[in-house]
Amino acid sequence: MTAPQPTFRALADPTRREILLLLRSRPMNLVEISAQFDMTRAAVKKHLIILRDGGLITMTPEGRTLVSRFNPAGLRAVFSWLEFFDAFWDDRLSALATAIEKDQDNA
Amino acid sequence: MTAPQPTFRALADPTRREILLLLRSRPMNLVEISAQFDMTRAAVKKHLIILRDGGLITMTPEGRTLVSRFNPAGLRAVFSWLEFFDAFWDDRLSALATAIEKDQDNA
DNA sequence: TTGACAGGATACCATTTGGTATCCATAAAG
DNA sequence: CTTTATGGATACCAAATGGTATCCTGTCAA
Repeated sequence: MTAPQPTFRALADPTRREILLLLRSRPMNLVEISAQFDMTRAAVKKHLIILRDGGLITMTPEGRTLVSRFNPAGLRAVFSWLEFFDAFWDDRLSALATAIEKDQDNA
Repeated sequence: MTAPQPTFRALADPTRREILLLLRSRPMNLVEISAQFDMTRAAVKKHLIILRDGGLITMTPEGRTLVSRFNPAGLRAVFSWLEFFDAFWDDRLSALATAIEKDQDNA
């Protein structure tokens, strides 16, 4: 059970959440990611490190570039923590619930 | 669609997450909550304000005390954001998914 | 009415955080 | 071999963050 703290911390910054959304579509290297933000590469790289520490991305060298990939398993820590609030989900207010129900229909 | 930033920010601190877990069981006032932490009441109150700004608790005066209540609807912002990652849930790795499926069986 | 208790307000402090600038290493490409 | 683009390393800065101490207000109970 990985401690959720680094993950929650990683998600707390809007730039980092945007980076995650970016990486949904495809893996990207530092230069590509930085091009999407009004910020130096050094700053973006700091964000990437925090995202990696939170288990939300992986960073692997490929050739001479360093490729960042979204790691869906990193969200497990968040899900596990949210599970503590099971008792409050009776009213099915969460949009996530409906999303998963839809996914089931498609199965 | 309330911006998720204040909610994610509120969840980023371990003390605040613990406060939320505390408030699952019952509403509590400032003194009761503070008794659970090695921290001044002033510090705890700051956390409560941030939790309220994130929509995760409500604070209502009752008699001479100020009662804090967990507000499950506040997690909606988090769920909505997590929905962006629908495409990565095919493997149903999330414990939350199974929890909600169980809830459906009970319906 | 006098405490005592719950909490608000303010000022202050150390550390973390998000960011910059600068310089350095390395790997391809020509 | 030299150039050029990717990214690592370090130092630094301003602002936000998490915390304290102190003092003030109001309400309830004796």
